Parts: sequence; structure tokens; C-alpha cells
Amino acid sequence: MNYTPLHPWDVTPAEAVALQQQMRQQIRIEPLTQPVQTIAGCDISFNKFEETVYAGIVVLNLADLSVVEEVGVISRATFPYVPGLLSFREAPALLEAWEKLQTAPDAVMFDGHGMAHPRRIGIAAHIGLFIDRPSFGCGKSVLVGKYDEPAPERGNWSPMRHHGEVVGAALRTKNRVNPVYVSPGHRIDLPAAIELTLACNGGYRIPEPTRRAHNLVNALRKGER
DNA sequence: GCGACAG
DNA sequence: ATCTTGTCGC
Repeated sequence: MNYTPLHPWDVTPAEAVALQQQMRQQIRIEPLTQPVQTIAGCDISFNKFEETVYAGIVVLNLADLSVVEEVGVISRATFPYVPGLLSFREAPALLEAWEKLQTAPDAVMFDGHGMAHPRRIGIAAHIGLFIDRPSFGCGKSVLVGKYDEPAPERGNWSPMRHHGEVVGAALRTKNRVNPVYVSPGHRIDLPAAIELTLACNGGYRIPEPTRRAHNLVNALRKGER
């Protein structure tokens, strides 16, 4: 699938922060404008201390969570992992995978955050701008924001606040299990992101798009694909 | 100055 | 993220 290279990725950490400050102004948090029939999950995997990265995207039918398409690429990561600058490490490889995609998914879920980020431009929002598709983040842990523990049953959630602003939600995707952290990225709002996450239930804490993408890239890394 | 810190 | 065995609980 195509996308617009809004800026280079080979920058220094300081330049990365400056780019985020500039790019954030283009982010649009708004209700979905089209119904979602297909949703993609993205993830990357790598061996510790190695620069080779395995990136993959899995597109599912939201109706039955069946696989529509999946692509994987083996690439290299040069940028280090720095909290707050995750997109500069993972986006290049994920965009290479995006290029191999034959069809554009109606929504894209990322393993990380959207606006629940110190500068409101986590990986889901950042890549969302490049691919110009409804994008949101569903992370396994918090980067920024505080919240009250949501009720223990699946479906309950409580807002995450950062500097007094609601930036996401701690959402229970499974009874009695730690919540996942959902936040809008671009061209979507929090209610829609929460609904989509719950709609992707496969019986696990991690929603199916991300879970399947994770399995895909790990298999790729282990040479099982 | 002291912690916190997506994957 | 990745490295790893057993183990507690439904």
C-alpha cells in the first residue's frame, strides 16, 4: 500500500523530538468517517543486541477475525530504543511492510501508544500520519498518564490523564487480567479505538491484530516462515 | 537532584 | 523487545 514520506527517519534523537513537535500539529482526533470492516495489527521482533529487525502486518476481517492478508519483511534498525521516540526505531521497517500490503485496511492497531505520549505523538499517531488511515495504539504498559483501576470485568475502562488531559483509556479486555492501554493515533477518537479493541477479542488480553502480528514476526525471526 | 521510562 | 522453568490459579 502507498503512503506519504513526510520526513526522513535517519535523524538524531534531538532532531526526532523537533520533528515530533512539528508533526503533531497535523494529527486529527475525530470520529471515524467510514465503517471498519478490516483492521490491521503491526509488530516487530529482533534478537537482543542485533540490528536485524523482523516487521510484519496482519490484516483481519473485523466480523470474524479471519486473515485477509499478512506481510513480513526483514530489515535493519539503526535508531536505538528511547522512551518517547519508539517510532524512529520501528516505523522504517513497518512502513516497508506496509508497502508490500495489497489492500489498505480500514483501521490500523499499533503495539504502543497514540496520543498517550509526552508530546501526544506516539507511534500510532506518527505512522498514522504517513499512511493516512485511522490509527490507534493498544499498549501493554504505560508511558505517560495516570488512571484509576477499572472494574475487573472485561469491557470496563477508566480514562488515562496526563497534564489534566484525557489521553487514553486503561481497558480491561479480559476478566481479572491487567488492562491494555488504548489511545487514539490519527483520524479516530478514543470511543472508537476502545470499541475496535473490544471487537478484536480472541479470548486473550492482547487483541487479535497485535497478537497475530506478534506471532508472525516471531516465526519470521526464528526462520519458521 | 531524584525517579520514570511504549517496544 | 529478548533471555528462560517452574509454578500458581481457574
